[in-house]
Amino acid sequence: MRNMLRQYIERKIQISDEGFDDFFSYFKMIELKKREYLLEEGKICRNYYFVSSGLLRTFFIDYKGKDVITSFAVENWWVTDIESFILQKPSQAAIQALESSVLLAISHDDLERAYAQNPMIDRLFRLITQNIVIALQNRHNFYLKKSSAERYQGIVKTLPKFVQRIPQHMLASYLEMSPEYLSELRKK
Amino acid sequence: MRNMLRQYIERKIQISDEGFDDFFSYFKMIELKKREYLLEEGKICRNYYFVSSGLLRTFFIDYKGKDVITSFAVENWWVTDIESFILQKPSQAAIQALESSVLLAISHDDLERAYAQNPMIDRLFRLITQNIVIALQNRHNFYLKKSSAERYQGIVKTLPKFVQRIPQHMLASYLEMSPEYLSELRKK
DNA sequence: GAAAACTCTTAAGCCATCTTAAGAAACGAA
DNA sequence: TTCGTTTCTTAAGATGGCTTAAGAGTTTTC
Repeated sequence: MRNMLRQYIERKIQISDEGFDDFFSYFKMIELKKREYLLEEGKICRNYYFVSSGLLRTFFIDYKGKDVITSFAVENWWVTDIESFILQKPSQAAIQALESSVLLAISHDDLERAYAQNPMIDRLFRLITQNIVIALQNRHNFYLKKSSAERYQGIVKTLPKFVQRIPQHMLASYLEMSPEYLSELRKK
Repeated sequence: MRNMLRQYIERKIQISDEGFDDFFSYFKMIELKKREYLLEEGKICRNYYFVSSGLLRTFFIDYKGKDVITSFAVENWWVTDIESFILQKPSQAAIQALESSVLLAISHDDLERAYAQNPMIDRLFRLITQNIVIALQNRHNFYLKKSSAERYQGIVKTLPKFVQRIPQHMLASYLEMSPEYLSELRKK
């Protein structure tokens, strides 16, 4: 678990044993059971989380009372409500474990301390955040360019293992279509 | 122009006169006439641009041959194709001036040099990139939650000056609807 | 191991938004 | 000032994807 984070970081920046130890000392381990909430809508997201194992979803409730899933997080990804975390204001979204999960959490204040202590942590989070922007933009462009059928085929082709781990109606929500319509598309 | 960038930066990080001079020395001024392209689809985006004055749009062509505008940039914003810039790979999008514009450009290599020279530049771009993520997510959530009519009303209310500067069919593209439909909505 | 709670499918009817087309108005270049 | 180009509007017809509803599987819970 410690090593997973270490290896993750070393793919992004150079860090000494000591530098890593200092950084790692800020993290706390969190275990979630299936269906447990990491963050509820309206609460402030206090931590940035590294997913060591498991699967989570970020979603909000739209004006009709339906879930809209905006992202999933699996092993080796980070999860947080970025706006809520950065500005320490109430979140619009909720985060829930879909499988029992193990996370490493660093608080907002501790992350600020880490930035102050070691400039390479600034770089690490610059790189992570850049990757988030690229992923968000690619997703947005893909959705604009493709029909529903192509969105479904696209995700099945690029992330087949991932598709198997989540219920079909959640995939529909993520793909921005109704579960009934996804079911119909699958027939073909 | 130099001062605009200075003031922008000072709102994000602390920087000395010397630190700013070093950083500023990497920038080149670029002037664009109305309709001129800053980046064409398929080319590599070589620079990160700070908009000193003017207005630009980022867009791509979808499978039906229609423009889809993904963002606008005005004074005091940054503009680039982030994926193309970071990975130095061909861009999927184009960037075009909608008004004659003045930009400050820093190349990929020079920005890497600036990161190496001064860790505060890492922090600056971490903060800029975080803001981009927040803006992208807010936009995405807003679009998911609202009908076409509400999207139009929302942008008119929050960015009235901005709406006046762009042709209506481009606003329609940005709002992800046809210009005819937007025209119909405006009647009400 | 039965009841309750999810999950997936099927099908009919509906509606928000698009497409196509064509004319009017505004703008821009020479 | 005029001609061509761009922009905006209007309206009719088409459609992708949604809603509703109901039933059949499948898990979970006690």
